[in-house]
Amino acid sequence: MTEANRPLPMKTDKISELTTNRLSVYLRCLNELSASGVETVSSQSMAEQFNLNSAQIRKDLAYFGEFGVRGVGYYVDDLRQNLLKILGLTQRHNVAIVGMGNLGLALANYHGFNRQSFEIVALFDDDPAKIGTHARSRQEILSIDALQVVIREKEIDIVIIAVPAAVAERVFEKVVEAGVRAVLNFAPVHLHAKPGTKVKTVDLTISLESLSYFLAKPKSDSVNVDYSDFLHVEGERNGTP
Amino acid sequence: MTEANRPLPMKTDKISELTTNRLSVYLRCLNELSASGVETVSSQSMAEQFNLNSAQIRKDLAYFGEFGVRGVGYYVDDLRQNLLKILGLTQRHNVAIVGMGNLGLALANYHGFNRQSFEIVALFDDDPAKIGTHARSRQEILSIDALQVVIREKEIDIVIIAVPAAVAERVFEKVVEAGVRAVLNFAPVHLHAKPGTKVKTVDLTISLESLSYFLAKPKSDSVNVDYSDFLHVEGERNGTP
DNA sequence: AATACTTTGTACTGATTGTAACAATCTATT
DNA sequence: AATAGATTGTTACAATCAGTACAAAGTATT
Repeated sequence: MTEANRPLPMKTDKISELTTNRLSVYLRCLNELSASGVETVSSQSMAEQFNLNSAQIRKDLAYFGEFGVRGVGYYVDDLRQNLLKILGLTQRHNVAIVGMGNLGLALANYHGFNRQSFEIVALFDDDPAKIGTHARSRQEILSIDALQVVIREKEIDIVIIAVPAAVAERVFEKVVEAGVRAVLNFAPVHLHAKPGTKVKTVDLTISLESLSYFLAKPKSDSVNVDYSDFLHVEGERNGTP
Repeated sequence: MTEANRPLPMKTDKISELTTNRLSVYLRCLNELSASGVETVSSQSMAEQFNLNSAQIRKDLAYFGEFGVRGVGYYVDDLRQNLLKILGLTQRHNVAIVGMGNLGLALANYHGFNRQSFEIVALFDDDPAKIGTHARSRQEILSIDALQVVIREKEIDIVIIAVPAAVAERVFEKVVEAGVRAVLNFAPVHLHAKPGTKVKTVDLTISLESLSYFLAKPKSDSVNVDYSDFLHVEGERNGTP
């Protein structure tokens, strides 16, 4: 079974986020392979090229179906299409950014996102001096008062919160109230997400302090963070403590 | 034993990064408590206030010493000082940012870092049009050719890489060659760190794709990511696969 | 001073995660 | 067609991690 259009599978329920984060890594690897003209790849070959574990690749993929061909490996483009589908990247996501400080502005102009899947369709701030201006010749910055209306009008399904910690929770509540279920949070606070909503927090402070700890600890010997450091929302054991 | 100036402990070796990341969270909680004038706090009280597990707090702290007083709890300021010391935040870190694109510029002006512990002392880029200009009235942007000299002169011990994926590895090698052992990487690539060097990668693509997966999966029921989503470099089981 | 009460530090248990090993199954070759 | 070779999908195992339970050790009270 090697066609890309298989009905997507079964119990995608109990699948760990560590697994799905690795799918993103695999997808990136496959993109490279595809660009290089490679047509098939074995889990072992992929593992060697990208510092991964072949068994883990196979197991991660096996949660979602049988994408490989025994004796051959995986068809690069086929698997790539499957991963796109699994990760929900075959459909366009409309993204809004709230908070046009330095970080928000940078994200608004960031070219690293997968442009085919994520489109930034609205920018918000509460500073009257900023509202109405354009973020580097792109989107107009809207008043945060229009947040909920615009979210519904433009069918925004992902919101990036880049506001100061003090107001993050309030913004979050408004966003959720408007029907958004997925939030990428850069404020260094805990946002209390209710069931059915997902918050992914990127905490730069913790990242830096982690490096500080590494430098400070007595025996700073031999820490080789491999591809594993792509998996940066691990923890998440269970939802309600 | 409640004084802040205890000799820092023992086998800080086998301590998981999940644990040390949580220390950053605890430190943040203690900052809040201290600012509110709270003098002592029990692990249970802290757990309730910040959605944590009290036993985990105690266990995490116990790796590094006995900071609490039975029957009382922890002295907020004392524990705070201890955590600062454990995390290496009592000494100033000189930070450089390489890559003055949108993200690099934003980070250069970001006010979210702990200003007391981290000072951004140098900015680099390879674009002649940018070199010599000043990033929003602050640091002058230096040529990347001066990277290694400046790292040594200014005693830079942490480097933030915010360059395109294609050149990240090359920058990383130069940085390491100059003696830097701690790198915060925003490029969506795997940097091959040798023992004794630590790389922490923040991958925005994976974060977004994780949200996309959540929205796409059939039964998007009830995912309550609690404080655990602060622990965003989990994985990292062992170094050499 | 002795007892009751509180909270820590830790041993134990259960769950999760990652790695190794192997049987099943495909392709290629004789 | 049958055999050899390769690679997947899966099972079994080992290591790590989080949560519970409890003894140890302090404070407050009588």
